[in-house]
Amino acid sequence: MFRTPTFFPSAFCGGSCTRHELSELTRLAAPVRFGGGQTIFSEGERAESSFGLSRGVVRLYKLLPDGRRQVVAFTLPGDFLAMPLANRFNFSADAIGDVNVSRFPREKLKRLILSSPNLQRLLIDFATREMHTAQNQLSLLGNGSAEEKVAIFLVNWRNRLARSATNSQPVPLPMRRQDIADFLGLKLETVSRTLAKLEEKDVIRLLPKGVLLTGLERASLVTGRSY
Amino acid sequence: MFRTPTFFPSAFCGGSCTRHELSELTRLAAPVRFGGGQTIFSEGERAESSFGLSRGVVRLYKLLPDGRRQVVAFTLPGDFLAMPLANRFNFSADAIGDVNVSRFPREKLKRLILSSPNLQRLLIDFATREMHTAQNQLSLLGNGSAEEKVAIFLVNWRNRLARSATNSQPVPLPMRRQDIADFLGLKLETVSRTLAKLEEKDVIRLLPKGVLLTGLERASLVTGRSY
DNA sequence: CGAAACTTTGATCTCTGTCAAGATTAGTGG
DNA sequence: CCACTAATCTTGACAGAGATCAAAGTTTCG
Repeated sequence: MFRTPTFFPSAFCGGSCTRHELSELTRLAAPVRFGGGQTIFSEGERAESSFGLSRGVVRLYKLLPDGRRQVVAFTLPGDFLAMPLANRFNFSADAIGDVNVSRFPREKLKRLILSSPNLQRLLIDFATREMHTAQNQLSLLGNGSAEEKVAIFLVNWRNRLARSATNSQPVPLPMRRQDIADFLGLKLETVSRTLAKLEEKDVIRLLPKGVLLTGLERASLVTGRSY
Repeated sequence: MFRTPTFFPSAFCGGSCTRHELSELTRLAAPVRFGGGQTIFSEGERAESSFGLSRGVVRLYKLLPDGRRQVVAFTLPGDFLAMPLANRFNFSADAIGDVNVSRFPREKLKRLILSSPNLQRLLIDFATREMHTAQNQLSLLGNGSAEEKVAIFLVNWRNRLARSATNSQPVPLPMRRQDIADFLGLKLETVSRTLAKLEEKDVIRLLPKGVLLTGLERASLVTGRSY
């Protein structure tokens, strides 16, 4: 589960950059491993390195002084963990389970990107996708009931896994209830209750480390919404 | 109030692009005017044009099928209304009061940007800023009480106006209560009540078309938060 | 001046959060 | 392999912030 040995530079480039660009990117990439719960970087730090995810799942989050936490995204292989040209990290990142990343020295990566129109274009497209994702999440947080939030989260997560080739009938949920709660602006008890309610309604089946989506697409909760 | 005659291409470029790039950008820019409430583009449309804001305030929002609305941002002069290289608009935009925009033919703008490292860089930086703003907003929507949301919204809005040179002691609020509510994931009644409560606490003064921020920085609501 | 749009204020209800207790799972060492 | 402990998850009872419904006040603009 998530053991697919993606390699970040290739995954990020897709078919869109030259062999030279890819090999330059690979030359800069230092493979690093993090264990479950380990912090990869923290909000506010100067971004000496950039990170691209090769294997595993990472949660990106902001902490408020009073201890509240907002998970801003879960990252899958092939994505940068943060915008590579930003001077500082706008959020913290830690590993959910074991994780492989490619670490890039920021200045060198910056030079490489700025010297390559292809890479710049890829980065702009990446940023555009991430922005749209964040805006969709805004819409969900601002408008959704607990049930909508959980249901839409599950469908979105399943869709992302499907795209990233880690396609399996039971959808793995490697993150904790608390992570989901902090992502959706809910409390973990509410997430738990809502999952139970959705199972009651026969739209999902709860499994040990995942979930089975049965009638979720048809459920009015997620129809016609562009989250 | 917001009558400053900014010109989008110059504002966007700042000092960071050559005279040639700026003149090319200006050559492509068609000045267009929209009156209050008019729609500039709608979510899902193919993006034939890109828009940069020269004067006024624009609200960017997503509509759900059941009529609920999420305002994802208010735009000030110098910003693109959407990511210029995206194929489709991920949200709708309409004018709050009178607005001047520069309209660019998408294909030509795309070619210009892709041919200019400076512009690409500016675009990446723009996207990075917008992403961080969206993530901060996520954090606010996910964690904030009504009072925090309103207070932080006011401070952020004031700070943005200050940066964009439209600096005035009474902070103008050109948007409607409903817009603020849809931005913060609240109901307009709650916004109204909360503003009254903040005035009660002597941290703001409500004015006809704006607000005066008095003790808001010191109020514990907004201390030490990185929204 | 008068109608329409917007804002404020009030009374009540509901959903989610809070607090608390159990149940289940995972991890550890004998 | 099993006992034991800690972590995670589920479930229940209650409370409170914000939503909803309703009405009155204010501003805007023809």
